[in-house]
Amino acid sequence: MVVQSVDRAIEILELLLREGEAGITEIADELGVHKSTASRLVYTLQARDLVEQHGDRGRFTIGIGMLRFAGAVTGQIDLARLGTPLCESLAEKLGETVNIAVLDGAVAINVSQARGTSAVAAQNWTGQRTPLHATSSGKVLLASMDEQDQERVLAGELTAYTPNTIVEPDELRTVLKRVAEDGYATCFEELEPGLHAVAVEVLGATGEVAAAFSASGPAYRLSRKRIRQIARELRAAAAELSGQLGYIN
Amino acid sequence: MVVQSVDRAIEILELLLREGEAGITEIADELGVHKSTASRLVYTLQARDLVEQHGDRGRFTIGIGMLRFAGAVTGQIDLARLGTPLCESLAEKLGETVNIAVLDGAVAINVSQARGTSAVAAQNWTGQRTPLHATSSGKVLLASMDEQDQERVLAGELTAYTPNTIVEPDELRTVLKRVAEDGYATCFEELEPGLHAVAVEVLGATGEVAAAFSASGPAYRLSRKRIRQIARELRAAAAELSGQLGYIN
DNA sequence: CCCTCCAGTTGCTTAATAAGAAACTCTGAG
DNA sequence: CTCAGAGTTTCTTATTAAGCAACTGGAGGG
Repeated sequence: MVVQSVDRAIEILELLLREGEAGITEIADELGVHKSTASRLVYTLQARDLVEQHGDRGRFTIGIGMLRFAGAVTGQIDLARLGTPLCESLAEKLGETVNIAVLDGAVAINVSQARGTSAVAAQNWTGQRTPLHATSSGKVLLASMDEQDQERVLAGELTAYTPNTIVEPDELRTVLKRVAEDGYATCFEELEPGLHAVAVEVLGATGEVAAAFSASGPAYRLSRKRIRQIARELRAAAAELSGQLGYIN
Repeated sequence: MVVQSVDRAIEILELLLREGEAGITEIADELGVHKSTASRLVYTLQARDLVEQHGDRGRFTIGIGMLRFAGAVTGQIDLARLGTPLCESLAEKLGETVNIAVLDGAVAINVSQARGTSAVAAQNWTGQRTPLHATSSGKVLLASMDEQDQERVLAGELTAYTPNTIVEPDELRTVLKRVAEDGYATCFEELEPGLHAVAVEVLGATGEVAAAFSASGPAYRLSRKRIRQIARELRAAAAELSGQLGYIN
């Protein structure tokens, strides 16, 4: 029941998301369609601002019209709707940046964020995808996967973002075991220099891990001792969110 | 050259954005297509997480997959990335809705928004285009244009949105001179009844006007006196954002 | 200067796919 | 129980999307 041309248009969006930018010929090759077909599909997306062109040749990207949908999504999905107030109160309490992230294929995607009063980081992670292996949220989500899915991620490329990023599969396996035991995951300058983070799991109605709830801040403020304290706060908030999502312990 | 079925799928996304949620029958009515057509188009969007259903009956909404695309856009725009935190802190301080808008052809387009605690308006302007002549941001951007570009806009249609909209080119020229002198622009029920707004310019690295920073709220709260106070706050925040963008005064 | 390559677009043809209609299934309300 | 309304499925067909070939324009090289 898939409408093929619509599916192709979505495939174009996914391609632009992956590649950053592409031209008509490249898009046609990737889709396995004729250039004129690709041109028309892109034209349709462009007419609605979902795709835009930077320059005359080859540089189509996701368009600014997509921004309109971001607020709608975060206002509507339960995790964002229910979790955002919790994010905000926790950010105020901790003074750090608090995020909720969910699994999206082989990456984590942030669906909610609130910044605390001490937060210096300018980055808004909402809607941004982050690598599973290099973030505290990602490790929580990885640890919750069945072994087959987990191995699939570990078999992929574990990109180094800093000298601290865990890129050895064996090391990551050990870390994930520890996450399961500790009930929280940490990240010490593995994604960005100077950035520490800690995350715990949020359970959905059926008891499966629905999301990761995390707090992040500069290394100088997030010592290992403080991280453990924050993990406790996160766990309490996560339990409340789990309850709101329908989980009964 | 529009691919009709793709256009219809996009129309469905726009409808869900407008309405919040809708069922297959309502979508079919709005598009003027048969129910089975609407069902197939929605199915295709749903298969790719661009649409999701809450419950069994009637409650289709925008899906989380759209967030991925929105995230790609915000990650690319420095203004949105750097300006959003400032938006948020200013919205909290002022209690009003704060926006950042950039020039996009002959319209302003909002790239960031934060709502204050007093904000009653449900409208999310992010990603939306607004007319230059009828908004405070638009006037700031207009005033920053060279005379040739400015005259091109003034020679176009100046649509009346309310009885207060400035539609006479001469009157608008006078207003733009005033904007340049005052260092801020205002909007008194020119776009929507009951809506007042004030905007200041944000300078980019080279000193050119990169964006407009605005605050808006209901007429009963935004008196002319309060507008002048808010303009001062906006100017301070805009100076900070300009600095972040690389402008050295 | 001409030629080649590559970007994207346009016009035409046609067949494949999308669309419409009708029938179906399921659920909830009266 | 019936009926209305939700969404889905099957079938038919015509309309629309897709493919092909030609086109336009720009850049680079000889």
